[in-house]
Amino acid sequence: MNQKINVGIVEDQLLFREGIKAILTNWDIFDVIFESADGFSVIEKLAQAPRLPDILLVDLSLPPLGKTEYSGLHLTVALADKFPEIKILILSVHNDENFMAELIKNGAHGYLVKDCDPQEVYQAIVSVVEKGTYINSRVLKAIQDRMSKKLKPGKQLMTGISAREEDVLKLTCQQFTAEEIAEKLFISVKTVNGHRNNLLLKTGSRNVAGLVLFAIKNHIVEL
Amino acid sequence: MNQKINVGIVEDQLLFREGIKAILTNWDIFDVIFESADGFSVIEKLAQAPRLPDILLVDLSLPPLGKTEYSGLHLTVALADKFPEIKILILSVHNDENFMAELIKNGAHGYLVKDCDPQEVYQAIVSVVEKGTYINSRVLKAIQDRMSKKLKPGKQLMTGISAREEDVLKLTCQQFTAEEIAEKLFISVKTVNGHRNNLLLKTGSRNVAGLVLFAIKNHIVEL
DNA sequence: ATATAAATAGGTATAAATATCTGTTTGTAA
DNA sequence: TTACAAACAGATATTTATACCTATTTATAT
Repeated sequence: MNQKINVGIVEDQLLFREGIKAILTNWDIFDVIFESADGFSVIEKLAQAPRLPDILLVDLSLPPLGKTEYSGLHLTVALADKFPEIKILILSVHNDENFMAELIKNGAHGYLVKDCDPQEVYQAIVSVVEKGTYINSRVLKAIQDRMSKKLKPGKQLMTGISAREEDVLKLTCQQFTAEEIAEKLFISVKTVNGHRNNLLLKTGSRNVAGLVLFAIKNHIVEL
Repeated sequence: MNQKINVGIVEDQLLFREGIKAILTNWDIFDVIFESADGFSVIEKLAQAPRLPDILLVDLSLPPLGKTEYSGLHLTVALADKFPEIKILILSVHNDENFMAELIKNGAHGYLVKDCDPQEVYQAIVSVVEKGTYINSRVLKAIQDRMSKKLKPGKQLMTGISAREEDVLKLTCQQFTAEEIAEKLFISVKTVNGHRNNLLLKTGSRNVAGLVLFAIKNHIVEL
């Protein structure tokens, strides 16, 4: 590796972003040439940037703008479309297995939990830039598990939740009753309850408490 | 300031801890001489440490050990008791106003949201060590608001939740029904519902979804 | 074109949560 | 020691959520 690696960081928490930057200066092969505190402006900023980063470290739980969600997953999808040459390394606080697989499927090149040590950050960036991916054993296992589950015929376990179900889930987390949700979505209360039942099945929850927990863990709603 | 400031860091996320350390090296007046990834061992480690830190940066949302909670607040109380000479600067992801006031009341000397810039970390540490406290305008306003609320007679708004209510809240977040909670706590279902109603009142929630959100925001349960 | 799987929409019956209540106990300030 | 506030325990009626169903539409793969 003779050339420096151009790194970009997309992370809303300023202190964490600065921390990553400070850590990366430990190795002089990294140049942090791009930064963003939100996902919305990244595509636009990249289009105007004099130099494109080789790799973007993207926080999974990016904040919404007003009512519009824009998580690391949204950004991943957009980047894979507009800037496929830029590698994407996801940073996340959780180690939610399903989410790992979802991200890799949608164009991310690697996944790091924020609990890892600096050495692993180094390895991950170098591995993604040189080999194209960085999959540690935990992520690999998660993907394999998910694959094997998909193969089983069974009922309808572990499927991603649908758009309509996500609507219901979000409103449920906002403390609306089924009746209120029905009004907002212009559907019958019975239908809302149907969606809720599917959500309980898919998320393995017993009641709304479980749904709220799931929604937070999976970045469907923010705190 | 002729002497270096001895800093300790209590933070479970290794990467964030390393990031803070790396940021602090920007100023040569800081020496990071103490680190811990959990709150439990801090008192013990400090007792054996050759040099005590002047100030401890403490993450508010420290992880529990098994079923035992030990947040930054617990640690703050313990430190104020055992090592009152060590200043405590709380680091938190949220800027929950009530929580700020609670921490300051219980012995913390300052409060920083993790969203601040490195310069503010510098200011906060220096201010705490030299002047004894670091209260930024947002925290100050939160405390004043809380004070003024306490003065009003009113009904029973904004009171801290009781031990029994916290029990019920935690179990509710774990998706147990009122009946199951009653069994676990050896009380009547009606009583559990009574506690739940008080929780709804105190937290300003409409249903369990709101309770779960409140519990997470206030570090009563962890994800 | 057609079989398959899953999303969507809906119905009915039961279980659970929530809104209002009444007491007793406990700690605390006047 | 008395008055007060709040935790704690409990009861009843009503609303809401959940379990268990069926039928239609939509997308996908064969």
